[in-house]
Amino acid sequence: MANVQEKKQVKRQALLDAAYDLFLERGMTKTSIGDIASRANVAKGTFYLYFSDKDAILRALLGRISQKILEEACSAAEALGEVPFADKILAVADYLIEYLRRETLVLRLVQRNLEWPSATGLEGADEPLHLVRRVIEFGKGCPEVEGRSEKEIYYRITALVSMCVSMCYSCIIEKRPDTIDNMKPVLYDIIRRSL
Amino acid sequence: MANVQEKKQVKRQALLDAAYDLFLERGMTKTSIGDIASRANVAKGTFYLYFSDKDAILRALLGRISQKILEEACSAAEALGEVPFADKILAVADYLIEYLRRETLVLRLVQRNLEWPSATGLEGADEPLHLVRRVIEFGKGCPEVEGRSEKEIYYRITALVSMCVSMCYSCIIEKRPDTIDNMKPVLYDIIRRSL
Amino acid sequence: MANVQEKKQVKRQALLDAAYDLFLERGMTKTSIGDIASRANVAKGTFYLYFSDKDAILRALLGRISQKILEEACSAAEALGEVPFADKILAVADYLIEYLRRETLVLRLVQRNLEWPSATGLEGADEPLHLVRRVIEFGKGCPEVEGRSEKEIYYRITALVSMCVSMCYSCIIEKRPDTIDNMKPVLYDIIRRSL
Amino acid sequence: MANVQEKKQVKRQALLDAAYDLFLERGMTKTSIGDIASRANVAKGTFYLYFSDKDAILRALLGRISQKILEEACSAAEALGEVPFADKILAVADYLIEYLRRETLVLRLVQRNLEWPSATGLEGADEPLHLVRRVIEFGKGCPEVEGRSEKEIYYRITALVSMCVSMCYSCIIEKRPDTIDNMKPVLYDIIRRSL
DNA sequence: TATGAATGAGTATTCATTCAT
DNA sequence: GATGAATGAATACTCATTCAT
Repeated sequence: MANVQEKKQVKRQALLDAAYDLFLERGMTKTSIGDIASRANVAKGTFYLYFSDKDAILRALLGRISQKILEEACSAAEALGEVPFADKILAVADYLIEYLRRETLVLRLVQRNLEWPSATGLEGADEPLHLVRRVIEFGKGCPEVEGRSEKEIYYRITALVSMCVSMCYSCIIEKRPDTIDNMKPVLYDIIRRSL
Repeated sequence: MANVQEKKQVKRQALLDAAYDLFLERGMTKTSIGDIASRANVAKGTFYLYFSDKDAILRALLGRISQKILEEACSAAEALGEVPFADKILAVADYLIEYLRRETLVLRLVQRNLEWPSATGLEGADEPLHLVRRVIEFGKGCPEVEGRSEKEIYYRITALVSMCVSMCYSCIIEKRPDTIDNMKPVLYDIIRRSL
Repeated sequence: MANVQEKKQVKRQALLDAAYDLFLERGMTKTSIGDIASRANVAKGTFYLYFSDKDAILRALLGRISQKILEEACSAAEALGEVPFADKILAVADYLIEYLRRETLVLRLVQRNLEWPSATGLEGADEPLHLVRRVIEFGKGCPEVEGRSEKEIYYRITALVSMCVSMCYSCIIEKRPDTIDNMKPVLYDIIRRSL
Repeated sequence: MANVQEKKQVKRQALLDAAYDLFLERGMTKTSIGDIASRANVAKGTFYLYFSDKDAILRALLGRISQKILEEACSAAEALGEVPFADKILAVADYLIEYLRRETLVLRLVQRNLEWPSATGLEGADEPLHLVRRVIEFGKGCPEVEGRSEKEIYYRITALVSMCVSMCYSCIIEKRPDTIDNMKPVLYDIIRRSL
């Protein structure tokens, strides 16, 4: 029998998984805390031992989802090996866009709110925030970004990623102003020019 | 006594105004349909003659707000007279950002969803969609955009505006990753380079 | 152009038809007066010029339906020509049961409340109530009913018809206690014996 | 402090009792779920832990009422001791009719829908359904019913009881076509002949 | 007669949250 | 820690009915 702390983690996990499934299936508002609890096979009261309310579990979820997608996107970019900085970022953007196009339900949940993990203590932080650092690593050795601070690079990528996610939502969910395929060349040109 | 149709328009107007005020004051969820109706001085049932539910009136509202802000932004850009294309767009972006910084409550309502009026029939539409057309006009006679289609210009501006709004929300409301003032140089550099 | 009285009848008719359709489709409670009016292509206020409320139109409708079915049932019995009294009544019952089995929606609307047109002034009424009189006619010349008053005959048939309708509802709608086919022999035996 | 399950039964009971009283007093439609809950001294939400809606509690109620009346009617018949089958059934019918005449409010609630408890597993069921079985018992040893199956006897009685209840509703509530006293001889003659 | 915009009382239903066990 | 029965506040929405035109 596992120790108590592990059992708690298992339950927290089960709640998060249940919420993820239900939020995707029916959306946030049509999912009640009771639904989440019963799908996770715990009592309704137990939910409150782990999360203060529905928003809290949503936030936890959005963080996870964002992190997961962005990590996969980084890995895809890293797999390219030694290529120019812009190509790396384009790979990240492309992975992201394709992911969101494929997983429409996720896009519907996340909406325009994909978020980077908080990057407090960016420069000289003892404990490196892996995701952010991996992205900044892309710029290392590229002449065109040499003059910029890490912060600037990070902000620039943040803005461009925001743009991509926002346009995914517009094009894929709201079908405006066009398909994501027709929007892509514009987005990629913007990215390429602005790096 | 005014014509019936006019009276209906007045009532619709009153409902929209009431909803706008209340959504800004207390937020969407803390505003009930009853609140909206009574602030508009109509019966609760009357609300449903004009809007099917709270979301419907929100959508109508978002359209209006977006249009108003973007029109003001265009006017600000037009006031610059004969300047390069990029400067025009920067003026639009700056107006937008300053507006949202000032009107935090509006930003909180709109979130990342500022939207262009639908641009159906962009090229060669009989009846010009003023807002979109005004923006495209900015590009006329500028050598750097001569080769591009109207559609491409419109999409490019759409994406850049989306980026600005999205970053306003992150920086001003979520206070992440930095202040909007620190983010501005990055955004403006991206805009300038990508035009 | 028809005269005013005729036009009013046409509208009344249209309302009854609309109500009939809607009551069958969605049931009484799920049909609003607004629904009836709009299906009849008249304004909501117009409904009240013809019927005082939903119950009033339902009652008018139930009367019509009952009358129509019972008249058809009588005709079916009359078509048998010279046969014993019991056979006539059995024919009525059988027509009725088969009709209700076929038109489940009608049965669902009428429930157990099929009703004879009111038989006020049964004996020696100036203006013969056709339906009731036709039924009583069945007994003329049959030795087994010679000794009974018209009233008694009418009441007896009323009770037996009630029984049949009630059992149709139980068997067909509530599926209790058995199918109507299995119930029929019992019902017909009761009818035959009690005449 | 009583066991949890017992407390739940008590609450269910209280809700049924409250609904019974209120439905009789004001009728079904004029009774709100809030009324039922507050008369039962529970919160409105608690109602929904026990019944899905007003119809559900009505159905539960009709079952109970039917059972109670029919059981009393059976007891009245059993009290006659050794008498012919038809006399037993007449006693049941008479008890029923007198009950409904006396308790007009109950009749108004039940309308024509008095129902036997479901008789699944009629022949050879391990666990005897007391009410149905008691009625069938009446036929034992009576030469005139010896040849019939239990099912047939049960169906016959069901049909006759339906007839009586339906005519009670017509005569007592709708006052049509005559008083129940004038209808009784016809009903009893039908019953006597058909057994 | 006919209309249909306006009314607003009336009610079902949901659900986050608590707390005794 | 875990449960799930109980709560009751909170609200959306319907619809019969009226009445000015």
